[in-house]
Amino acid sequence: MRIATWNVNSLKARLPRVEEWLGYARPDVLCIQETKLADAAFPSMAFAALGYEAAHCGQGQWNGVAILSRVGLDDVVAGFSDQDEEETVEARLLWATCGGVRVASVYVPNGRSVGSEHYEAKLEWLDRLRRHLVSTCRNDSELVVCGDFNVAPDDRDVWDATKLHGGTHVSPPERAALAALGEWGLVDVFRRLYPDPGLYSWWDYRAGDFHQGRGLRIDLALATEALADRASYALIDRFARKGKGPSDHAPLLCDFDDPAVGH
DNA sequence: ATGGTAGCGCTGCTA
Repeated sequence: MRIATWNVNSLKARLPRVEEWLGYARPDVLCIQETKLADAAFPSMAFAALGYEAAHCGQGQWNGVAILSRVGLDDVVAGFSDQDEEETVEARLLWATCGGVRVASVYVPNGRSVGSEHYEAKLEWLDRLRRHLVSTCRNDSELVVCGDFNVAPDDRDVWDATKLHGGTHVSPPERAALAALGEWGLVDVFRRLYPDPGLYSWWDYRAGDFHQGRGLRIDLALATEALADRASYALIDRFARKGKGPSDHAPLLCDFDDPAVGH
């Protein structure tokens, strides 16, 4: 099974490129972030035409997460387990079960600047995700949390650790919040397969960062051991970051072998 | 060069 994740930076602006990518990458599941659409504007029919069911959690203008699947889409749940009906929560978390795997599409808050209230909210969001996993999921089940984490797990994941020091995405508290998900039982699938530095998934649009190789690896697929054990291949598709009108993120895809058949 | 681009939506915010 091929599971992918892509921050598309507006699905309205990116739909032709997403359709094109689905046509050649053919993931079984695609987690999308930053649709920037209201639910009513989500292009379900375009995806249905390509063989995908879809679930969307949107708010329009900002955020918005979706899951596309051609291997079933069941038990769709938006948001955190501890949300009450009164609480207005940003559209950053969506769950579904696809082909026997519990899948989450997440868009972690950016944090803006270290020490700001937005940064504190980012740390709290990551801890709330951890608490959600602890209270509602089993770490021995087949589960994968995919998305834009807005955190580069370690210095291999950034183009220049010295220049980025003191900023968001690399601060020790952010990395600790990510590591706490690992302690619960999630494995960085891409990193397990490829230990090399310099493999990025996001490049700022400005100053020619993509062409200068100034990127970060912040788009991750974090799988439980039961699923990560079957990971056979992963790719950050840099081709999808090239050409006219790309997202600032490249898609990440991960291939999982079918479970061994008992006898 | 404390710069730069893209998207949303219409002025400035978010990333």
